[in-house]
Amino acid sequence: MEREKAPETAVPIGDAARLSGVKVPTIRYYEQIGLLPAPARTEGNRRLYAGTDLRRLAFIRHARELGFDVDAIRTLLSLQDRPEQSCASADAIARARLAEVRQRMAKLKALEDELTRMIDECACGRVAECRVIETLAEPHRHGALA
Amino acid sequence: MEREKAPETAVPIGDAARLSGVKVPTIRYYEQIGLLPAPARTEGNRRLYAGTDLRRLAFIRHARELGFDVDAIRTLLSLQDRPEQSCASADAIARARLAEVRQRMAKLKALEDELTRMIDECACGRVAECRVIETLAEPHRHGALA
DNA sequence: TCTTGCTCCTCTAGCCGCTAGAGCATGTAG
DNA sequence: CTACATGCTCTAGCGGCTAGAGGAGCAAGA
Repeated sequence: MEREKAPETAVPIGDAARLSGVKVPTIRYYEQIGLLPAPARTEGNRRLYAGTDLRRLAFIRHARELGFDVDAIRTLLSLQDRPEQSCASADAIARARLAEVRQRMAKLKALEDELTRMIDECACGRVAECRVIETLAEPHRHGALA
Repeated sequence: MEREKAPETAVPIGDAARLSGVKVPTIRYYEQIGLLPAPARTEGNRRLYAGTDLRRLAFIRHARELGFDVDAIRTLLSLQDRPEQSCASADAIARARLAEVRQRMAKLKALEDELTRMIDECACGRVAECRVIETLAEPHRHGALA
């Protein structure tokens, strides 16, 4: 019984890319930096991705979408690999990330306000009266924070 | 000698950095990429920044803070240099940036929600039950773009 | 069989906006 | 005069990919 060719067994990198939503060169890059283990190869030296690889790839992609950096993902993956442990680290990483996200949002809100003001106040005549340019040219305090 | 630092003359790069809030190497970098004109030099080959340079630097810094990329700043600066022209381009650049900012905010909001959910639902026991890890591992649709 | 045309391989270099460091010259205070 | 800060140029590195060269493998059609 040759059941070795089940449909979901292993796929080449192009399919892995389509299935996971991670681009082909990016998959190879993840392998290079050790985020994804080197998969099996065919006789012709092509990468063959199994289900576990694809799941890991999806995990990475999702985490990247949420803005986790590679280092954080490395930690999360290592946690995932040892399900006995406490998930306090994962929680901490997520919390740190949430704090970052909130900070970034606050900043963007300030930006939005300023941009809106710039645009609204711009009579859109000559540059000489342009609020957009003018606002940017205004001296800004910077002493403490960058 | 109490040679007064005449305020309206020209300052070396370190002072320019302190006054503008742009770091020394960054100032040199801006010169290198042609964002800031090469300033006058002393006999000893040191850069001397005059008021116009400092104002330009402040402009650049403010624009960078608002997230404009170097190309956009180049355009804004060239507009600033010709105050007769219509400021429609500046307006367009600012509007494009505003759209970007809003998009980014929406994304971050979604992120915040997901992170909040992840954290809230995590009982913080073993990894096996950790929502943080679990959520990241969930298959995500991506085919049509999220 | 050959050929077309896709996928895949490795390798190197480039992107942005800086930042860090080496190795040397200059300026200034004590 | 000596220390030490500040300046100079130059090169290389960061993260997280992305692009391209130059070649090999492989399935299907003529």
